[in-house]
Amino acid sequence: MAAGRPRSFCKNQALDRALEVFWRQGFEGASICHLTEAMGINPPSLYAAFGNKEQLFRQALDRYAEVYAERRTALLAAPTGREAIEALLRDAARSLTDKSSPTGCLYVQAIAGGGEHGACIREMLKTKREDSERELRERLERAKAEGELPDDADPAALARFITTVAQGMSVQASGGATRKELERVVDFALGAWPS
Amino acid sequence: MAAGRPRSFCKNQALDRALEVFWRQGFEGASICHLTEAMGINPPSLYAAFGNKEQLFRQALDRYAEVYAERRTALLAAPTGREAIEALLRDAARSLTDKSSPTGCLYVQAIAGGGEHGACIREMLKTKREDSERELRERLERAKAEGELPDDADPAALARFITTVAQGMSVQASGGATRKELERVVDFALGAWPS
DNA sequence: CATAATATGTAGTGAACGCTAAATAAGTGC
DNA sequence: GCACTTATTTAGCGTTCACTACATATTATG
Repeated sequence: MAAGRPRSFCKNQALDRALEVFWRQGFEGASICHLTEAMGINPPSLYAAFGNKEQLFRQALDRYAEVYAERRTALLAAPTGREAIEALLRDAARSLTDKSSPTGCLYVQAIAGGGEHGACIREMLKTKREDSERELRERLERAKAEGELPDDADPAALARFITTVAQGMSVQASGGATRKELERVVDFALGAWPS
Repeated sequence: MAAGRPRSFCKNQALDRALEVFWRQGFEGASICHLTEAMGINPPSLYAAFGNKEQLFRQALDRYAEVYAERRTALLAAPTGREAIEALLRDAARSLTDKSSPTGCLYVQAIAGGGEHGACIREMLKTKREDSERELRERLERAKAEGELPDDADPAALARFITTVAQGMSVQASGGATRKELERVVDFALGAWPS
């Protein structure tokens, strides 16, 4: 059997470009025209390689998730639970306001996107956020098992609180907050650590 | 001079209907067709009464702001600063998950909406959020003046922290969190109160 | 009643949307 | 070289978008 004409672009690189457009414009705001232009390809190539707009978004989201899951895992590996959480939030304060990528977190940014496509996409985003929160909770459960947290501490609730603060920080970043301002928020959040 | 044919619908009621559509679908996701259907009028009536889609959104936003500014002011009138903040956050936990209106806060929801219309709208949303945060800060400054907060307390930073938590709660609500779960978040947030 | 002024319903504008058919180009295996 | 497979280019599909011209209906004023 024959192999056919080889693809003239790098799929992962194109996916990264698409991710940035989705991140900056949102799902509905990112038109196929914007996407193909940023990706440097024509519509038929996009559809041949990625399916359709929604599937492209899902793949971009998966790629985004990979990168951040890895980073999260690394940060949570800090020796104590409290250090782990602080590392996570400090990193968020920095990366959410980093101007080399769109401000705010893609997950948080994409929740609003509403519309009818929203249902399926929202479900996927929810799963990603739950993955993140679960990893936090497991780290906190370990901290509790190691005696770092009091017996009546509730790792699940604490994980949710931290997640909530991080999501709020993303909104703040989208609204123009600076890194310094987010660092102050982190200070307060850590003040809620049970003892 | 003559007065012309009177309007056959209530402008404020139509605005409320439009608000709900924007709230549920986002700015870009809410089509003129959706809006006119919900408002019970035809496109020419919409344009005659409200200008265009963007101006309609601004007016709907103003109306939303009025309602919530009033509520916020009432809640912040609690005798102590801490009670005021707790009242605000408990109310948020309830109203963000209230199923009689779309989940989450319209301001937070609308930030993502990206695109090109975004610039002007984002500016307006930012102003609204700043109004809210300023009112919180002023209440906390009063608390400090009354000796409820330590001398080294920073009302502006505390106001930002509380705002951040509230915005995070909105994201949580959009993602499906229940009122109970948000109440637990409030518990933690209040744990960060300076003493 | 006639006129002026404003609102409404009908119908449709050009533009942008997501997406694709058809022809062509670029590879592999025989 | 020839058949086969796959990617790319060109061009345009049908639909929906925000928005509006136009004729009609409904009011106040003279």
